Amino acid sequence: MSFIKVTLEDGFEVSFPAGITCQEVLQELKGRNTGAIAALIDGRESDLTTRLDESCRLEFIDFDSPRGARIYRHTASHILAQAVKRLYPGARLGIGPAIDTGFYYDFEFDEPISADDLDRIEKEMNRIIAEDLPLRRLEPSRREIKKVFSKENEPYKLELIEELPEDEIISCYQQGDFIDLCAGPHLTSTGRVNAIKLTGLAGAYWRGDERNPMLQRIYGTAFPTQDQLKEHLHRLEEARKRDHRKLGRELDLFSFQEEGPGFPFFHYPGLIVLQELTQFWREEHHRAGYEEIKTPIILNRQLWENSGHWEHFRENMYFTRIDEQDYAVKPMNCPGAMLVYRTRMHSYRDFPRRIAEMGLVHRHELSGTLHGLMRVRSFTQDDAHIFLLPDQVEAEIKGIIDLVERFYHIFGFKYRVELSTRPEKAMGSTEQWEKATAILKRVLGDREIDYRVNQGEGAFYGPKIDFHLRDCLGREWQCSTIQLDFQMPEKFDLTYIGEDGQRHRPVVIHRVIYGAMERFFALLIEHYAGAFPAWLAPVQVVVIPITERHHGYGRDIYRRLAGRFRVSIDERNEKVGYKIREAQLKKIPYMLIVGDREEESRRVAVRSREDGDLGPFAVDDFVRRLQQELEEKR
RNA sequence: GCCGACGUAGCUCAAUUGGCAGAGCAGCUGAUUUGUAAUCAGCAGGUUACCAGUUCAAGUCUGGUCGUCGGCUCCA
Repeated sequence: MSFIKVTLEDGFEVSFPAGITCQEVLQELKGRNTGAIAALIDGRESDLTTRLDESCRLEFIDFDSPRGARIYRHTASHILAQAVKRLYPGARLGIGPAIDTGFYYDFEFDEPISADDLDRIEKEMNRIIAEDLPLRRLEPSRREIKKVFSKENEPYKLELIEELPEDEIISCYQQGDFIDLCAGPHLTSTGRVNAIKLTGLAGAYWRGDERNPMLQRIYGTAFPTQDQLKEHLHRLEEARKRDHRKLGRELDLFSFQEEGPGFPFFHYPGLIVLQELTQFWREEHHRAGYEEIKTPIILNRQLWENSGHWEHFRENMYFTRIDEQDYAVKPMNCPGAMLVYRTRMHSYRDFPRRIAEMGLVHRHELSGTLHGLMRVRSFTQDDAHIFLLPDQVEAEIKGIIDLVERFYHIFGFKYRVELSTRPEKAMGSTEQWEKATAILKRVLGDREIDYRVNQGEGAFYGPKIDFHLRDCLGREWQCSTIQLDFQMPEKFDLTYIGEDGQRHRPVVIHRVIYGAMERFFALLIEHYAGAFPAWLAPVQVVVIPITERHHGYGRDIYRRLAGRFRVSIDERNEKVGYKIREAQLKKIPYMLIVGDREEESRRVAVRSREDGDLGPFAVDDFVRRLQQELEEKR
């Protein structure tokens, strides 16, 4: 018998007979990671049942690692598919991957199922778990496997097989009488899955293409214990309390009306937050060398034909007629900025010229995509168009990334970066696109920023770097974006006079930092759970007189603060506890309680939203404290 | 736009099999003058999203429209 050398995670080397399975190694090493659900053989994800024929490095992964959780839930998705096939033998299988917080599987049913059917399916899944069916990996030939899926009437699986490279080994996993095309790895048996829950039913186009038939997608999640599952569901419920749509109503920030779906109404408290965000933005942009402009919302058809929007963006635009001429409501701010640029001659010495605009744009988004303030049909972009020389591009993009990071740092946002490349419906030559894309890649590389390439998702005029933030339920939304554009300068015949006295074409960078004020606001609401830091809070201080006889002193305090802060006074005929509770629910950062003690000592009792009663303060001391807090944007 | 679900007072939610639309909070009025998260009492509040239909009778059943929610697609 030959022996192999297995090197473990901690560098420990053990000798085993060749052909031993990962699981057997694990048993030999009892006590070292008993929660293992899969193995990494020389870094390759593998089943615990995989045999080791050669010396290798071996690690075990458990549920607590992200890959472990994915493997665990992927097995859960197979259990879902098996349950569905038992209850609906005619159902055709789509795909069934694990996702961040669970898994899904797509099916085509003869008769659509409804949400009520999920209970039945979940029960069947639990039955399959109780049966503790072992999962076996099979590597049949292409012919055999096609035969199996033809017999099972699985057209979608056959389609997937057709598209696998000729030389690739195709693997399947079998549990009981259920077999699925799958790269694996998987748990050793269905009984290893402990706590499952089906969480939703939705439509999903086959392979994400709206020209394909719509399948029914069942979402679920799975955990090693019922407690973990319960905790996960509880967390979800807590997260829902931060939902900006709920808090927006409760805090009177904004509303939506049936009279204008997707067009937000901002109420005074919400508008204050937007105004503060805008003011901060102005200060930062002034410092960073931007000028600000404002351009019209409605411009004529010829402009939009010239810019390419008429051809490339028409289905998202709103139109109107004025004096028997066609006009469009702007879906982007760029053409306006181009017109402003063209109003005078430029020298290369003017560059980079940074023209910013808080521009209100309107886009006709599909009704099904509207989502609170996150996706609306009219929104304000904190836009800027930067006109520069080709060799200034790299440094400028670095500067913009600095600005983005400065903003996100203030709010404490974590983000994810994507690079989007040439879409199908693009203007300009492939060479131009490649050149532009290479510049963006280089900047990201130099800054050591992790990013994902999003093939074919660029704007129609150029590639872009996008920054994504997460909402309370973990959904990602694009906010900042930096887009290179070699097309608009052509279309608008933009020029500058170079060192050589000749006319040249400038490059344009489009960029937004917040992205859309509406979306950023929504993310902020969820990020802070409605409890805005004092500099953003609609009301920063509320004066609470204890009884009517303290109203006079309360008003003195109110008047002393009113010029400097956003302050209100609660003179209602209620008990202090009631007024405090209400201020707390409105998430007002500071409450100043004034009664006999305070009036006599000419002080105020300060209560903070976060830390409760802070005790008596001289008014000037409180003013200094709050002023500093506002300056630091804490 | 597509798939599924939902739509009752400002908000959160009730209303057996189709049988007089109700509660809490908020609002208003009055009493109470209050010390760090809800004082008490009374009053008012509705074309049950909208439009048709079935029925002696529709919040409830059927069809359509609009909107919202969860996804898909799309995107700031």
